[in-house]
Amino acid sequence: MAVLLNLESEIFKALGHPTRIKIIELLKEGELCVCVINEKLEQSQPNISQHLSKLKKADLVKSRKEGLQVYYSLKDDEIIDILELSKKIILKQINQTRQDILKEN
Amino acid sequence: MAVLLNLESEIFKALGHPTRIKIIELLKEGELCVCVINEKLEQSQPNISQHLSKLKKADLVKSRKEGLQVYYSLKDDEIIDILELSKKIILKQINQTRQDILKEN
DNA sequence: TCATTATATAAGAAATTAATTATATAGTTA
DNA sequence: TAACTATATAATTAATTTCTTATATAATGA
Repeated sequence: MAVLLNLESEIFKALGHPTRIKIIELLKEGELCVCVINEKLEQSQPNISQHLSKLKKADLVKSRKEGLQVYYSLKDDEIIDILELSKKIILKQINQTRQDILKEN
Repeated sequence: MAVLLNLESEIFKALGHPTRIKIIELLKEGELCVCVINEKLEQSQPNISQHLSKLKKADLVKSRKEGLQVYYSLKDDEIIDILELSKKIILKQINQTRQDILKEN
């Protein structure tokens, strides 16, 4: 169904930015205050905030407020599996390319 | 490393469009002639061609020419696992939302 | 109440992506 | 060789995304 397909592509769009992948990887170990995320990633505060908001819109993360701080966490750990699979695929791609180059010479 | 991270996000960008997801799902069963892909997806020929070219740039598909026809196939079946995982996540999301709505009433 | 801090939102410019239309290319067949 | 077919590429426009700068909001503490 088209709705599911669109939701699916929205997930991938949300993952389609290095900063957002980094954020998800930071959240792998558990929830983090925005202040910590800001510290670890070297980007402007509003930019991080906007990336967080995209991840939230795609329903990949959730947040809770505690005093002045906001804590983000993964909504579903399986998103990590997707990242790991993609890394696996990339490593294969790289090995393949390496072998292709070796064959050429 | 930043290079890997970028390759990773390139994969997700490539998956971040409904038409390209559909193409990959068509290729799940094996290689297909562009003419068949064009037939199954209701989009213009150049548009499909451009989507195919993006998938190829992301190294998710490969192609071979046979006479006038070009046949595309998946470069690595594991990409299917990524799609399936994402569907699983979406179904969870939907169920969760459904339950949240029920709780509200 | 005022100032401060953490985060979000808005507005705008630049870059990227998507779709369309027109055209090019490569292979085939008459 | 000329016409035809399948696919790709180019050029354009519209839409979307990204980043920056400026500003708003909400919670806290003096």
